[in-house]
Amino acid sequence: MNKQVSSKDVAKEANVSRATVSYVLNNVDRVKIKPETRQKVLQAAKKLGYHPNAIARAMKTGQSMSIGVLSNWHIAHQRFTEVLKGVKDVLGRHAYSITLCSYKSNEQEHPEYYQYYLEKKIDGVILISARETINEDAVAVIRKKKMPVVLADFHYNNPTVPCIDIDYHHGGYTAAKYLIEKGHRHFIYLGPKSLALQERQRISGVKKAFEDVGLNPEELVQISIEEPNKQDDEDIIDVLKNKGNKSAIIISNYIIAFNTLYLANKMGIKVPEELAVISLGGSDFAKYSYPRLSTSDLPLYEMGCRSAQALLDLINNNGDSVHMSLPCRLNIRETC
Amino acid sequence: MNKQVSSKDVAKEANVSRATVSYVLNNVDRVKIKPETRQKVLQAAKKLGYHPNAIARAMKTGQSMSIGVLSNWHIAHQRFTEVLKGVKDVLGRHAYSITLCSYKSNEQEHPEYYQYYLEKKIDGVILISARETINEDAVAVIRKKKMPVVLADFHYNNPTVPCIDIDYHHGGYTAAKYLIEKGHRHFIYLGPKSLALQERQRISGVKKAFEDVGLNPEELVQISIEEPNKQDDEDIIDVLKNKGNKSAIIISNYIIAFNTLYLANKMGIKVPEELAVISLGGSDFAKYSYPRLSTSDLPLYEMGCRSAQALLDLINNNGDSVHMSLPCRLNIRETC
DNA sequence: CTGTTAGCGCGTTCAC
DNA sequence: GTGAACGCGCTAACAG
Repeated sequence: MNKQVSSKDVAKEANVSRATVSYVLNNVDRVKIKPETRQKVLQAAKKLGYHPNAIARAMKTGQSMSIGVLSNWHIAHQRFTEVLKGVKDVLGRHAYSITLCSYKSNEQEHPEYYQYYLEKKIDGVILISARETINEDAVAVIRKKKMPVVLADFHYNNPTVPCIDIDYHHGGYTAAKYLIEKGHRHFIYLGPKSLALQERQRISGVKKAFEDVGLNPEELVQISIEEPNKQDDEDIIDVLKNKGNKSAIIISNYIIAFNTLYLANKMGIKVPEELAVISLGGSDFAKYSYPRLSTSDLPLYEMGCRSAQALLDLINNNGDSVHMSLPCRLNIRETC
Repeated sequence: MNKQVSSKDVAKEANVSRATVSYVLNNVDRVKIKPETRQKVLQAAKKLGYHPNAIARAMKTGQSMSIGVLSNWHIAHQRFTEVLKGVKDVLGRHAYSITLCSYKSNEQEHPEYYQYYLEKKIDGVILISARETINEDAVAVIRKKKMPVVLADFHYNNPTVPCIDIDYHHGGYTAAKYLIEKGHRHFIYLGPKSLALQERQRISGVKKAFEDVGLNPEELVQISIEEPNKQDDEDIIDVLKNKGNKSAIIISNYIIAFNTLYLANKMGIKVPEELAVISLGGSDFAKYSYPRLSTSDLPLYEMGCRSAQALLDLINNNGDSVHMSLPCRLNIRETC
């Protein structure tokens, strides 16, 4: 391999000790260095193309300047990558790099990220998930070793673990409120069968909007279909056929929403004239559906930024463990 | 912090030397160890929860077991993340982790990944891009330090640099051939204004299909519009209005294709009856457009897998520098 | 045949 | 401003 220029080489070139090189290059102001000596070192470093060896530094300092990010979403899923983007933008500004981890466990039954932590490759972890709460194994592992960790898109009622969440209640509320203001009075709520916490929060938000204007929350017709990825078209067709006096449909995610739009097109149901549609959860492709899908967008990028910041604070012992719930943003296009 | 269990602790617990611990735990068969001693060490390690410090190991071995991945696509773009997924799947099987890099340069004008190579000792880099060829600065940097690198989705005619590419010619050819077999004879090719290499290859593939059945390649009507993200609807509307006797349209990417479908819906043009549509470049959302978009899918995941394998081979000096072009896969849905 | 001693690599930091 | 020791896993050389 190429021999790496080390501080020893720089020291020799500048006729000083390695210690001096370190002090100069790290701007340690606790130690006074004569300006000319400083110059000599700087020049020697530049001349030789010196780069500190981050591995050696990590060994000494115990900080690898690297953060693990993992999720139970698959790595190419937008739900994950949008958050990742936020994380990267913030971490990048603080000279931290990102190591991708997975939930996969090895023979010793440690999740991969935990393995990384134990082997000192990473200074902390951001867990990105959704649907339901974090599993208790992961929590146990985290607490046992006091691994710095931030939960993103999790509901976890432990004040000692920082947790950046999405305000799904707010998302449901604003979407419903918008439709109500548009004059709608009879709604369908279409979501997946499994009533995860985020689903329940969205529905409570919708009902809150009803109450605010004196509508009876009990009148919200809730319809559940299979999980987005194995949904049965027949179920949605039934919903559309039997919509009765309902003039608006609130759909809990964009996959179901796109499919609903597709089927409405096929059945000749005019959106939004005959049926207004809104999706609680956006997508880059909302602007390409026909008609363009109105959505309540999840603050994924921001969640990533906040999570990264919270983790940095945690690592540096700045402030208390953060718990926050980020609001959604209405993005009205053509379907309502 | 928690004090890390080191091999010293294990050695003490098992009443052996640190060297013995290392030999046992790494299964060094050059050195014979008595089975009972081996057991003692193994048990001590387990009891103390010992994990080797990867940083110290990296320092000694010069291998960080970490690969840098970077792209000029933004980090949440499907075009990037699908490849990343393939890379991760393969690298994970070989105990390598992934460090995310960006093209961003620091004060010393080194691209971040190069910085990582010099400082964090990543063992190699996978450059993921597209559109045009790699810029020469990046190449110069790579060659100067003999940094192991694989180019994914690049055209680069240097046999010493491994390069995993997509056969865009093949993508255009198979799509056109399919349409021809369906009876179409008059085509429009709709693509972005900038005639990047991949565009030219696609078009040549389409023309090849024409030639194969005795159609005159010159009859292909090529229409260019603005870049996908700032496209002008008017341009596409013009294309649709003036399609004349053309019965099929080949579109170079899904963004333009979705928008074309949207506008066709709006204009009351029936797809595929009045106009067959196919996109050279797929998307997860193709199955949600109305009608469901037929695509020629890019082998992104496979490209990631192959790139990772090529890089591992390069690092381990296995075989020659790879150059390959991966075929596209037709995914016929409803638009043709 | 089995296992130990010793020193390396490299940036940091204490004591002088 | 310097010398020296440290952190920790690896391995060549050596001892019992």
